[in-house]
Amino acid sequence: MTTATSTRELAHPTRDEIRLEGVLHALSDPMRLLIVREMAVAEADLACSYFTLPVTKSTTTHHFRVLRESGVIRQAYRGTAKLNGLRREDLDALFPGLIERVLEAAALEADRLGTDD
Amino acid sequence: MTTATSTRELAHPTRDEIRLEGVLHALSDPMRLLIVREMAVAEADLACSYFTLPVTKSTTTHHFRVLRESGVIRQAYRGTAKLNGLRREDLDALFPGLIERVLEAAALEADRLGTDD
DNA sequence: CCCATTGTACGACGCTCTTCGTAATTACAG
DNA sequence: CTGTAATTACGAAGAGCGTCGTACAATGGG
Repeated sequence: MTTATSTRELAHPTRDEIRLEGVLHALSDPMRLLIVREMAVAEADLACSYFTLPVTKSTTTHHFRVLRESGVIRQAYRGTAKLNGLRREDLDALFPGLIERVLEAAALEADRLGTDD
Repeated sequence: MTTATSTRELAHPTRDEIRLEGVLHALSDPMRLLIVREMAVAEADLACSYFTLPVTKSTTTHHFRVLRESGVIRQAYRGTAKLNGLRREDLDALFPGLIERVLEAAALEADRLGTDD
């Protein structure tokens, strides 16, 4: 691959291709759940560099890809940065209320365990 | 271990020990999601032998253990059988509405994909 | 043009997971 | 007591996952 792609486009699953098992698996990792929680609070697209995770950049990139390929988030380039946002509409259409409950459950658990951020 | 345990008791996590990540991971496996779905429909405790999964008994036992150790189900012996039931009260207390949404999402997806049962 | 910033690709390591087969355990029926 | 049915325990094979380090690609400012 000589990298002739000037499009800078990222492959996303269509709404029909999103699978519940994939979404649940994507959300079952602590780092990814943390990313999704921050993203949900932001209500706006955030760059990868916005997130300060206790892992390297390589690992962060990996987690963002898992989230994108499972259909949880959407990614788009903007200059040298890459903006990330939750695919709330698609997720709510496929799995009504699921993401909201997961986020709520995560917040409750963080509060319960005192391990928030 | 000479198996001196006559108690026939199974180790379950207490409500406080249940973790969201563990529950999501347990539910992210197709076989386990299938088990949970059947269990939710039944509204009563079911024996392992009730479930007809496309895997061997060993694997089935493994999945039941994952579900139990993550806090999703409760298991108790009754004679030579072992009854399984969802821990709805605990799960709803920790993660309100989560299980219901997951089950609803699974039903919707099965309907959408035509892969129900 | 050069360089700093941002993120990716690739390979690697160790760990976990799903699955299986076989041997063992428990409870009940005859 | 002997046998059968239900389930577990143990070990193993194979795949997948999370993490890292290093080298690379793309964008935008001096």
